[in-house]
Order: sequence, then C-alpha cells, then structure tokens
Amino acid sequence: MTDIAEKPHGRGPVRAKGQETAGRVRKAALKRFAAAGYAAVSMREIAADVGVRPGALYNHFPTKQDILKDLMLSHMAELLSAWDEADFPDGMDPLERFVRFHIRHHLERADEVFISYMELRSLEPENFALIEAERRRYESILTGILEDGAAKGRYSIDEPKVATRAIIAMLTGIPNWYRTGGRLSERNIEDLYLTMVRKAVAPLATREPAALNDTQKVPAL
Amino acid sequence: MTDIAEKPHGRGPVRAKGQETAGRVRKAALKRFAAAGYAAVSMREIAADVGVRPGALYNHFPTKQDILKDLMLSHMAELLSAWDEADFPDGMDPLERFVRFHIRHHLERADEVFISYMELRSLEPENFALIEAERRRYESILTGILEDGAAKGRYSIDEPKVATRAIIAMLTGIPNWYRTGGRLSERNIEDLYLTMVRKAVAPLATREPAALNDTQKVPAL
Amino acid sequence: MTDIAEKPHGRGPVRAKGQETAGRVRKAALKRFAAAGYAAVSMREIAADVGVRPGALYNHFPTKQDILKDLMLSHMAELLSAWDEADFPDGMDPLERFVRFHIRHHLERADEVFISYMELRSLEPENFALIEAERRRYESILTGILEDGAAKGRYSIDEPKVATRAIIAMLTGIPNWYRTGGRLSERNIEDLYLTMVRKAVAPLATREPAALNDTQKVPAL
Amino acid sequence: MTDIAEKPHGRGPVRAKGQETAGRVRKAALKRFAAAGYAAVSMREIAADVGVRPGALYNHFPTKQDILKDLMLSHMAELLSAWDEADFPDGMDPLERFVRFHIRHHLERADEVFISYMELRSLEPENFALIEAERRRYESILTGILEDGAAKGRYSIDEPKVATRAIIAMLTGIPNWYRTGGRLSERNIEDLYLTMVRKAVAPLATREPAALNDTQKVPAL
DNA sequence: AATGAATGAGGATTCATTCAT
DNA sequence: AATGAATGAATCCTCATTCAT
Repeated sequence: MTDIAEKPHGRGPVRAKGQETAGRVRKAALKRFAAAGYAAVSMREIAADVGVRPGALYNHFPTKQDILKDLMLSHMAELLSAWDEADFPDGMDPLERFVRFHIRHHLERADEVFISYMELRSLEPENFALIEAERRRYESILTGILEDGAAKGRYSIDEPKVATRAIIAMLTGIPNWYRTGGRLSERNIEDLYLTMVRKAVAPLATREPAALNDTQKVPAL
Repeated sequence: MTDIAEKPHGRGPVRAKGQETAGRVRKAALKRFAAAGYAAVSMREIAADVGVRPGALYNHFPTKQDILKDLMLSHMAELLSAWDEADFPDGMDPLERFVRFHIRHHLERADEVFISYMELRSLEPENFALIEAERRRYESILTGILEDGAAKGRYSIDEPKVATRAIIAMLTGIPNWYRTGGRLSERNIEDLYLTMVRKAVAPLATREPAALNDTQKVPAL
Repeated sequence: MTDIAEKPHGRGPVRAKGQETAGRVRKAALKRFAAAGYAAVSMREIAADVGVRPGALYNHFPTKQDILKDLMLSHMAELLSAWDEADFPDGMDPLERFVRFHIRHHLERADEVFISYMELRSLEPENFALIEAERRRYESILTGILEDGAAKGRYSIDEPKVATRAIIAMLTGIPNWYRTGGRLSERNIEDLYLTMVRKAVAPLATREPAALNDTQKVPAL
Repeated sequence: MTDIAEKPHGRGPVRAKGQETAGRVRKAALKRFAAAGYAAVSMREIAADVGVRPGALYNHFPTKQDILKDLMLSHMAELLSAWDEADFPDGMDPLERFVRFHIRHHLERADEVFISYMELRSLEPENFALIEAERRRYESILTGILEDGAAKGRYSIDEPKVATRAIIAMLTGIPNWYRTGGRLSERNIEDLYLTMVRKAVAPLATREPAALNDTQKVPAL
C-alpha cells in the first residue's frame, strides 16, 4: 500500500523494474485474500491495486492459483527459517520460546497467517500437499517440545498432538481480535498467553483436587 | 429464518413441499459454504444439489446473501437457545458446563460453526451487525463465568475478555482437526480440553494444591 | 440470416421459443465457421448474429466446441440418410447416382461440406473419432460401387480406395469455385463431372494403348 | 519474401544469425498454420518453437499476417519457378508432365500446399489479391495444356476451366490422405492419378457410346 | 537481435438474477 | 413452486503488439 502510491504513471513500461511488480502483486493479493478470501478476489482488483492492467499480472504469475501458492509457500518457509534463527536468551524454556516466537511472528504477519490457515481449501490438490507438509513440520516443533518436557516430567500431557493443536489454535487465534495500539501491548499478550499455556500443560502436582473431583463426578451427561 | 421460510400454510401438513425445498437449500448451501467458502459457491451448484434449476432457488431465498444470513442467524439462535436449555448435573462447575457444552454443540455442527466464524466477512454490513450482536451475547456468557469465578477467587484471570477469546479459539479450533471414529472419543476431547482450560485459568501454585492432585487422577482417558 | 431479422426486440425473453434460438445459433455458426474458420469465430460474433447476449448461447450449447460437433455430426447424419432416401430412376447406373447425389447434396450445403472437411482438425479427439467414423461410412458407399463395378468388368480400377478419394476430392472441390447463377447450371456441372468420373474409371478396352504405354515408359524422371 | 528477410548484410557469411531466425520462424509458422490454422496459432507458440520470446519475432516480421503472406507468396513463387525448371523427358505429354509435376511438388510440400489453399481466407484483401494472381497463373498452365490438347483433338473437354479445377482439386487432395511409407509409392500414386486424369479428358471417340447415352438419357431427375 | 514488461482488446465461460410461462 | 431462456456484468486468461533496455 505504500510503494503502490509511487507507481510510475503514463502508458507503457517506465522501466521501473518488473521485479518490483511481482512483489507488489504479492502484497496486494495478500491483503485482499486475507480480507475477502481467495475466491472473492479478482485478478482485476489485484491489478488495480498494483497499478497495472490485468494482463500484466500474467507476466509474473502464471495463474491466480500460483499467487496463492506462492504466498503460502513463502510464508511457511519464512516461518520455519525464522524459528531456526530465532534469538532468545540462552536459558529460556523451550515452551516459552515457542509461545513468544509464535505470537510475535504471527502478530507481525496477521494476513499471511490467516491465509495460510484459511485458504488451504482453495489450493489445488498438488499445491495443498506442498503446503500441508510444511505445516506439519512446524507443528512437529511444538509437539517435540511438549513430548520432551513431558518425558522430563516438566509437563503433564496425555496427548501431545492434541495439545499441539490446542495451543496452536489458541495462539493463532490472537490476530483475529488483537489490535496493536490497544490497551494491551504485544508483550502483555505474550505474557498472558504464556501463562495460560504453561498452566495448561503444567503437572498438577498437589494443587487442585477439587476441580478434578468435579470432572470425575460428571457422569453420563 | 428468512421470512419466506416462515410463510405459514393453511393447507395442513401435506403441503410441505416448498418448505422442504427451502430446507434442502439450506442444507446444500451449508455444506458447500463450509467446504469452499461463500464466494466460491454458485447458486447453480446449490440448485444442482437440491435437484432444481437455479431460478427456483429464488422462490425460497431472495438472494444468495440471504441464504448465508439465514444460516448464520439460525445457527446463533440455536446456539443461544441450546445453552439456555442445556441440561447439566446441578452442581456442575459453570466453566465445565460451558466447555462441555461448547465442544459438544460445536462438534455436532462443524459446518455451521465454521461458516459462522469464517463468513462474517462475506456478510453485507447490515447482516454483519445482526450476527455480530449474537456472537457477543454468546461470548459474554463465558466472560461472565470467568469474571464470576475470578471474583470468587476460584480463577486467576487478569483479562477476562482475553481469556474468553483464548478459550473460545481453543475450543472452536477442535472441529478443524477432530474426526469422530478416531482414537479419541468426544468425551475424551471434552476431558482433555476441560483440563487444559481449568489449568489455564487456575490460581497459581501454592494456592490450590488439592486441585492438581485431582487432575492427575484422571486415568486412561 | 432470414429469421434473424425477425428476432424479437427489447429486453428480457419474449417467449419466442428458445427452441428456435438453438437453430439460429447453428445457422449463424455454420456461416461463420465456413467463412472464417472455427478458431477465428468468436462466441460474441455468433451471439450478435443471433441477436442475443453471449451468455445466452450457453443455454443451448455447453461450449463452442459442441456447436462445431453438432454441426458436423448432423451434417454427416443428414448426408447418409439423404443417400438412403435418394430417389433416382430405377435403372440408373450406381456411379451416376452417386456422382449426381454427391454434387447435388454438396452444392446445396456448401458451408456444411466445407466445415466437415476443414474443421476436422478443430475437433477434440473424442469428437473427431465420432465424425471420422461417419465419414468412412460415406466413403465406403462409393468404394462399394467402384468395387462392384470393377468386379463386373464395367470399370477398370486398380485401387478402389484411392479412386474413391480422388473422385470425392474432385467432386467436393466444386463448391469451392462454383457459383449458382453463372454460365453453367448445376445440371451442367453434374454432367461434366459425371463424364469425367466415368471416363476416369472406364475400362481402357482396346482403345488407347498408346497412352498407357506412355505411362509405363516413363522412366526414372 | 518480406523485405525484412531480404535485408542485405555487409559483414560476410558469419553474420547469418538473424537470417537463420527468420527461417526458423517461417518453418515453425508453416507447421503450425498447416496443423491448426492461421487463426488458431499464436505468436507465442511460434516464438516458443523458435526458442525466442514473442517480441523477438517482430524483428523479423512486422506482423503475424506478414508471416502468412510470406509463406504463401514464396510457395507460389517456388511453384511457378519449379514448373519453369522442371526437367522431364523431351517427348513427354504435357498433361503427364503437369500431373507428375504437380503431384511430386505437392507431396513434397504438403504443408505449404494446404496453407495456400486454406488460408486464403485469412489474408487481408491486399495480400489476397497478390496470392490469387499467382494461383491463377499456375492454373492457367493446366488450362493452356488442356485447351491446346483439345484444339489438337487429343482431348475432349467442353469446359477447360472446369476441367482445370476438377483436376487440380483431385490432385491437390492427395496429401490429405496419402502417407509415404505406405503400400503405395509416390510413383504408384502418380501413375494411378495420371491414368484417371488421362481417361477423364480422353476423347470418347467411338469407344464408349453407351456411357454417353446413359448420361443423356437421364431426364429431369 | 533479443528480452521482459507492459498494453488494450478480446477470448470463452460463469455468474446472480429476472421473468413469462 | 418450478422451468427455461434471457440479461449484463464479471470471471480468468490470452492475444498481437510495443518499446526501453
């Protein structure tokens, strides 16, 4: 939305680097796919955002589907490489690492995240398989942390895969409602969610007998 | 809930043909909207599912948008009235009530839930306002439970609205991956999530040692 | 081109029988495919000829390709059934029958003929197979006549299939240049070609030994 | 024969690169025009065949139409000059000469022939006139032979122009079905067709009165 | 001589919707 | 309540061509 305003005007190519156009297409498509959904966005709209005629888009992406695939693949690649390079204090608990990383990364990329979770259904089967593989790789990071912690007795988790999904759903839901500039800072959110996650997987120790009784009492229901 | 659907008939129960069609339209639209997204579904597809020509749909719903609005409004109405009528053992902890209710209701209505959370963006502003009001009413039930429990010192929650969203996101994410007939029963899921939710809002550490023991007692599951 | 002028005007369906529209589409497509070739004709042009918006064509033919297929299949069906029903004087020589029939039929249907021979390449493989089978059925009629006559010693033909093609090519080429209303009547054309065909397959008898010798003498060349 | 193709180069034989490209364009266009028709072939396809981007074609031919015009004009020029230079045994009958020449030339140039007869309709009027003039020149060769032979009493032809077209259509149809390597050699084909042509224009003399009578007897029909 | 990016027009087809029957 | 035919606008994408580099 920023550089778009600087698009060269007049007819014909102004030699303003075609390279840039592909990037502007990505940016415009991202915004629109996130806002309205892949199917509801037309190539015309994207072209208009970019400041180009619809046909020109096809110099950069062979089909609309390829734009989506490109966005999703590069999001997953970035997510995984960002995790590899994440810089946290040495002694930090892996679960804290993951929670803070995930929230931070996802709050900065609300649109990419949303698309990546919502538009899986808009992918043609071949592309779906590509993306799905990446998603599993990411989820397995958290599953590994949980299993590891459970093995060491630090967490109490019966089903690490279920817990992985529960936690990721919880964290990934944040950008749905969180708006920067509000009462809560990103750091506040991180802390709040970290607390909830930690407690959710914490060993019960000697602490909450009453609650459990409740649960067990629940009969047929 | 479209007015058309309510058109009363004076001819006795035999004359249910039109009613039936409207119902079949709702059912077909629900499936397709959930699977592909509102924008990606055509009236022709719905008509084909129903076994009718596209024009006939307009005898039952004035526009495609009205089908969506109908589905979402009736889902929310049903959700709220189901909560009002939910039948739980008398002494049950309200949070447990809510968690079990929500999971149960949503697992039975995966498509409605999904549409209701995803297709808000496809609603025209007027319809959006209608639905959004209902959603807030539902969320406020959980917020109320949390605030109440916090006031009584049973939970430790700094931000009840944040917690509300975190919990609802976590629970609502279940139908995204849960499949009946797998290793985990619905009841298992309820128990697992209930445990996580309870712990997530539990007062910390030294405060409720008893509770923890209870949780650990939860056996095989 | 005639009834088209009578197309009902004004917006919306004038209930002037949709049935008729399909026929008008066929007629317009025929003219245009013959004149410019399948690939060079747009659905918009056909629609304009018919007096309808492009989308309306799709109520009658699922694709442009189906219009072509329809034209070619019905031409071949008509050709074969016309042959079956052709009414010639009882004692007429079968070859004369065929030549007169072919010329007559094809002069009346210059466009269909042209399309049927030229647009085979525009058919998708499945449709091509359908049409090609019909074409072979028709050619086999002439081959049968030639083989029969040769067996009876009335014709001298070394390669009945080659002769079939030679004759059909010769006859089918007529509409390429012949224009009614010129110096030569259709009847003249029939007679001229019949004479040439007859002579082409006639036994050489004892009459033109020189000619044949010539041919045989031709050496390497 | 586009002017561009004739652009002389002063740099010696090494600098034949551009020339080569133009030739490759001609060759690719020829194949594709023959196979699919002018209208169905895109400049992009031609460029891909040549191994070049579409824009580069315009260094060699100003428009797509000019490629077609070039192919057709050069085919006709080659045909006429090949006739002038054809080397046949001295005493050979002119009709045999023509038939053998035409078959030979056309079997070697199936694509050019096909285009030249089929894509006349794709020519803009100005280009059409150019080509049509050449075609008439070629046809007049055969007409001359027939008229000459008729004058000398060697042939019996009522309408030399009709006969010209009949014969050319017959001969030109060969590449439509003939495939080298089959049962019949090119030489066999020449002989078969020559026989048919000769007989078709042969004087009836005293030899086949019956046949003629047959024709004449045919009444109204 | 070739590229890469663009244009503007147009390709076939689909869409939600209308309406006479 | 349903149909069949239509509309008008929009869909994705392809086209021939241009032109700065």
